[in-house]
This record gives sequence, structure tokens and C-alpha cells, in this order.
Amino acid sequence: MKHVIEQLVLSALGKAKNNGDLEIVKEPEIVIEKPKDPKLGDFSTNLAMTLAKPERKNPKVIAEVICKYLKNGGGQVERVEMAGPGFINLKMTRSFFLSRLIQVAESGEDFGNSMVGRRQKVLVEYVSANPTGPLHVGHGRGAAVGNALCNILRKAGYDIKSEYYVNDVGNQMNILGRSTWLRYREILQKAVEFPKDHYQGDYIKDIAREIIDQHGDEFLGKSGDEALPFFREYAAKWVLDGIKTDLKEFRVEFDGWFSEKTLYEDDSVDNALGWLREKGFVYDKDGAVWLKSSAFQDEKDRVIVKQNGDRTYFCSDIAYHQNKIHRGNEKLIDLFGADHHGYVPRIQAVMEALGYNRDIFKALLVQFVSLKRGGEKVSMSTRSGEFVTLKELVDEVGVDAARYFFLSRSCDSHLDFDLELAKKETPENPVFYIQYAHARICNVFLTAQNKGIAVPAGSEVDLSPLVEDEEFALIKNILAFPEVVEKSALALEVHRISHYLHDLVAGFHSYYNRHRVVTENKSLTLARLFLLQCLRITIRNGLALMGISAPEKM
RNA sequence: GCCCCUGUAGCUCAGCAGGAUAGAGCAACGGAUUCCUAAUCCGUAGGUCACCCGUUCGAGUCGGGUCAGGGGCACCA
Repeated sequence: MKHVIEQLVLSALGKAKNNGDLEIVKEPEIVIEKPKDPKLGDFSTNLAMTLAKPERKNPKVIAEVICKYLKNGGGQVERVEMAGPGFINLKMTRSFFLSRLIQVAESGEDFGNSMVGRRQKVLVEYVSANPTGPLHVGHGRGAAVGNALCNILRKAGYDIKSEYYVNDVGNQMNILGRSTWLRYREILQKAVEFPKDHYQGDYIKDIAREIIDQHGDEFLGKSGDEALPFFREYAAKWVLDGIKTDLKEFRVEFDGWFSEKTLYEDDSVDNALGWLREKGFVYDKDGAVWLKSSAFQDEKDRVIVKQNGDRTYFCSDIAYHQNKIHRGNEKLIDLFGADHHGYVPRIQAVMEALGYNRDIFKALLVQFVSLKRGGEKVSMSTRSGEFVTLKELVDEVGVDAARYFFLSRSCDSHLDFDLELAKKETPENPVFYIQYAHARICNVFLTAQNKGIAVPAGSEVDLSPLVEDEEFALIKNILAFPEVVEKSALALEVHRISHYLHDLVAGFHSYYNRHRVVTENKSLTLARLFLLQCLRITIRNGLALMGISAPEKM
């Protein structure tokens, strides 16, 4: 909608230039915003103020000139005036909004789609937790944010693929295997010493028991070397399957699961390494191989092949990010837990070393989650296996509430997750507030239906009975949805959707309490039903972006 | 010591590229239900935007510094 206003202002500017009223040496950026006070108008622009310098004129004078030309701009503008230090305020006609509302119903679930993404190919990598244990709530936040981000970017016109990078090689997999092997022996009454750096969680015992159920004690006679590969593979699959199940339960699905192992198998890692060496970005020191990342703004060089010949996690990650680009992705987005922020400059350095613009890689850091029960903090130390898993959280508060809470705060903010609040089915809980609005609308439709009144189609409805201020406030808010999606996509900020929805829905609840929809006045009823239909579409689409259900009944 | 995030109402957080009188929810207080779902609504109260300096017509927003909280500085991933 703001794009339309932009065009209007732009053409007014053009006319002013043609008539010699303004110089306009350089076409300015048009910023359209909403005035704080709706009485001032529907839109405003600070254009005159930004033009003051280049035009060498008083902003107020420029504003008056632009106003003059805006007045002649079509039948859509009802009023235009200069205000304050040089703001230009526009008030649009009713028909301007109503005709756009009709389009909302026609767009249906496509309402909110835009083309800012220009079909740009973007790969979003998220979660990517090591398959050495179940996902905990921190991963849950990353999962919710990554998933919603993909939805939003897709809606904004990007060509999105999502991926989970599975670290299925390396020492931690060996430790996982050995942990399971030791628990296996322990359960079978063998004396074992369980090392501190092994995985302590109870799930390891579950895996061991499962192996005993299926294979009995047949591995007891075997040496560690013989038995460990089996335990490693078994445990890895068990854990990864669990992660997949938990994520699916959490309504998070990926376009791909990328195995780190395959990068070694098809020599991608060696090829990347060779390529970097050829370019002179790699050198040997102290028996290890180093990447000259400091040449690309990283604070120091990084080891990519250890003294013992093992390649580091970072090493295969180089190949992985190269692989992502080779697959035709124009932009890469990685979601990291905030504890990995030190890793970001490293990947950026890799981008440059590989010959790409460092800006095609964007890391999104998701800050920590702390759980609270009532006022009490729930302790969550990863060691000793004493953490709260995503599954436990979902079992306790449900998917909708969990996702909502994860998505309602800026990623930059540490998240205080109040379990008691999330569980409440009362108005204190904002998830229900939004969902309830949807259910309420559905119920109004039901009431109408029982009286033999159907929600009218856009092509046949007469919206002229809509005259209340609250109705137009609602309509304007509905029409702002595509811009919210757009901005959310451009800024990579997921939380804007939930705030928008909450605000949108508040307007509805207020309206609902003041005005009846289904009345004896047929034409008014139809017009209001249509308005609610558009509102319902907007709520549904917004909730869909967040992966939250839109119940028809509560 | 260096780096990243945060600091806005009692609590949890917004504040959209610097813009008009700083917002919402919860909690508190006072009201609303013969009426489409009260999981709702209406009203009241609540602020030195951590602090200092700077940039400019204008700073919660940008820059520098100080303080406080969280996280990170591996031949772990």
C-alpha cells in the first residue's frame, strides 16, 4: 500500500520539477510512514525535510509546493497538508482503502505475498545441532526462528531452501559411540569407568538398553575396536532420528539434511583445501595447516588440519559453504546460537578467501533462552545432562505457545520463557489472545450461517455501509500486512509478525465489543462479514508464517 | 585484556532507515456480560529511554566513553 503512496509522491515531485518549482538534482528516496496521531492523516512523508538541504530552501516552503501537486493527484487523495516542521500528511479517500480491501479476499492465502525477494535464491541453514543428544530449548528457539524466517522470506518473494547440517563425523561421534558402549557394558554388570568428557545424559542408557533388547550381550565378547563402529552408527542414527521426530513434532521441516560425511567422501574438503592452498591462503606451521583468515578481517589465523592429521570442524565447514554456493545459492543465511558468534568472522573470511563477496553470507545470532517457572529460574547446565529438552518443553506447553514465545522477541534479546504463563489458557497468554480472535470470527460466521447469511464474495459486496472509524482503522491495519512481511524479511526480524498480529487483533476485539456484526440490517451485515473475512485471512496468514495454528473453535 | 548481545513503566518486551506528545502486554486499581464466545472490552495510574560527551533543524534511535547483566575468545563442535 505504501508503494502506491510512494508513486503518488514521486509523480508529484516530477511535476514540480517540470514546472521549475523544484530543482531535484538527485532523485530522493521516498519514505512513507504513518503519522503517530491518525487524525493527522493516513500517511506522511518527511520528504520536504530531507530535500531542504539539496534544494537550499526552507522545508516548509518545499512541503507547500509538493502539497500543491499532490492535491491534483487522482481521486484517491482526500486531503493533503503540511504540518509541523515540514511533514506532508496525506489523507486518502474511503474508496482508496475499500477497493484494496476487496483484493485481500481475492488473494486469500496469497495475501501478504510480495516480490521484494525477486526470486533470489537463498539457503537458510539452521538448528544444525550435533547429533550427539536431544535438542534442548535453545535449539528450539533457533528452530522456530529459522523456520518462521524461511516462511517469511518465501512470502516476500525469495526462493528459499532450508537445510540442517549434520555433523556426522569427527571425534564427538566416536565419543557418542564409546559412551553408548560403556553404558552397554555397565548395564550388563561389567565394571566401567565412565569418563567425564563422555555424554552423561540418560538417553545414552536408553540407547544401550535398546541394543541389549535387540542384540543381547553379543558385543560383550568383542573388543572395543570391533564393537565401537556398530555402537557409533547405532547411537548416531538413534539420536538423529530423535532430533528429526522432535522437529517434526515442532512443525519444523527441512528441504535437506546435509551430511558432513559426504563432503569427505566426494573429496569436497580436499578440493577446497587444495584450492585455498593454490591461492596461497593456507600455510603449514607447528605441524598443522592454517588458514590465513586474518588476511580477511578475522582476528587470527585458524587451524584447519590438526597436528594429528584430523581436519577440524571449520575445515569441512569451508567445503560446505563452498558447496552451498556451487549449488546456485546467491545468498547464505546461517542461524547460530549466540555462543557461536566468534565463528562468524571466520565464515566471512572463508567467503572472501573463496573469492566471493563477504556480504552474501549473513549470520543470524539467536540469543539464549532462560526458562522460568513462576519467578524461579530453571537451571540448565549442559553438563551432567541436566537440561530441558525441546520435547519436554513442547509436552508441557504445546507447540503453539512454544513457537509464539520463541518468535515474539527480537533474536538479539535474551529470552525469558515463563513456562507458567505459556501454559495458561487465560487472557494473560498472548497466544490465546490472537487465536481467540480467529475463533471468534469463525463463530460470527457460524452465527450468520445459521441465519442463512453467507460471507459475500468481493465481487458482489457493497462496502459503503462501512463508515465507522474503528472499521477503517482495522482496514488500514489489514492492508499494512504485506509491508510488515516485507520489512520483516528485509530486516530478517521474525518478531515483527507477532507484534503486528497482536496489535491487529486488539483492534478487532475492541471493535467486536462495540459493534454487532450480524444484525437485522442486511447490507451492513454483509459488509461487516466481508471485513471480518479479510481480517481472518490476515490473521491466518500471519499465524501460518509463525507456524501457529488458527483454531476455528476454542 | 579483546570481541558480540542487552540495558526503555513494578515485570516481560516493542519502538519500523534519527522525526511530531515514548508504546503494548502482564501485574495494580475502578468499571462493562438480557446482546454474534467475558480466553473479551472500557477507564485510571505508572518513565531522568542506565550514565556522560558529541554529531544536527531534530537523538530512545547515530558516534565515542563509563557502568551493569549475559555470552564468547581451542589443533571442541
